[in-house]
Amino acid sequence: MNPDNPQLFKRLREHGVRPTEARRLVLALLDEKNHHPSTEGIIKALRDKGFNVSVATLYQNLNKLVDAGLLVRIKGPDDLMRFDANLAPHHHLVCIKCGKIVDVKNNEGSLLQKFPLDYQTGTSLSDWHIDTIKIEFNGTCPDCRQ
Amino acid sequence: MNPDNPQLFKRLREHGVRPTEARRLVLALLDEKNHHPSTEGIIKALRDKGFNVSVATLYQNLNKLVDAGLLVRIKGPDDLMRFDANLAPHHHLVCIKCGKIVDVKNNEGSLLQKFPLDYQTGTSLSDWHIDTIKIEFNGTCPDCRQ
DNA sequence: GTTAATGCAAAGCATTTGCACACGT
DNA sequence: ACGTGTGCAAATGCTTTGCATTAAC
Repeated sequence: MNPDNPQLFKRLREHGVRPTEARRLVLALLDEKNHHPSTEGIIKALRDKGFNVSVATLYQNLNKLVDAGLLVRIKGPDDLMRFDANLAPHHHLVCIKCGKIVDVKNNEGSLLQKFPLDYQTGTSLSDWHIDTIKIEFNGTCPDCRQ
Repeated sequence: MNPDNPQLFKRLREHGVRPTEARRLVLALLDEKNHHPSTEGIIKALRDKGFNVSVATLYQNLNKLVDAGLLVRIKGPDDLMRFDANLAPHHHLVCIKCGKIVDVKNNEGSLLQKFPLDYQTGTSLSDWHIDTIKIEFNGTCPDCRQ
């Protein structure tokens, strides 16, 4: 994880937000981790790496990055805010024991062939206009299953 | 909505919980509504019908009914608790404008034929053990689209 | 030099809990 | 009568906000 990576500056500026250290740290961490840590988890992970970001700053930045389209807000089984820096369409595996959420690529395993993510987005259903389809696989992660 | 319906007493007793008025009211309301109102919405809806349930009592009972297996907890776009009295496997339509959540039956429209709900539950994926699959259709409800 | 981000502490808000009183069996 | 549910008010915990200091442009 390298918060000084020029790519991060570029990515932030392209989305119209100042590339402050706190923001580069958040993006660098979420790029590296496939876990979607909670806000508390982000603070801890960054602290472990020797970086300190205050709670208020973190929340402010997560909201700003979501508004800028750099992150997506996701929800875990516990009711904590979690964020996804992976903007490509993908599924989620959610651990019902530890709350961990990991991404699943659309082409991983024949099971997923049945669940095309972008299938008929924009269609209507029961008089609703459908924008996106989210699929969540709930189960137990390898760590919690020991 | 009739909280004195003998079916409600039966249903509650069969799940080992006392059929108090607050609980019968909650079940009767959720049976009637396909909206999955938030806790505040439940209080208001009941008040409009002339019934008063305190906030604490409502929360306690919602939790108890979930534990008893009579309700399922669901999450909306706003971070409010919502509950589902429909225990059969089904999909959800979530309105990104008003937060409303309505059930979709598995056989409604050809779109849904592509998303069999109970498909391969119990299978494994990326070394995870999958228990359930949740599919969420996000869009705009007829009311919010005017 | 101007505009915006940081961090602290205080406020907000949904949910939970403690406890005296009322209800269900 | 006993155990349980109810409702109020206080407490909890995550998230947001106000404001003075500091950094980005």
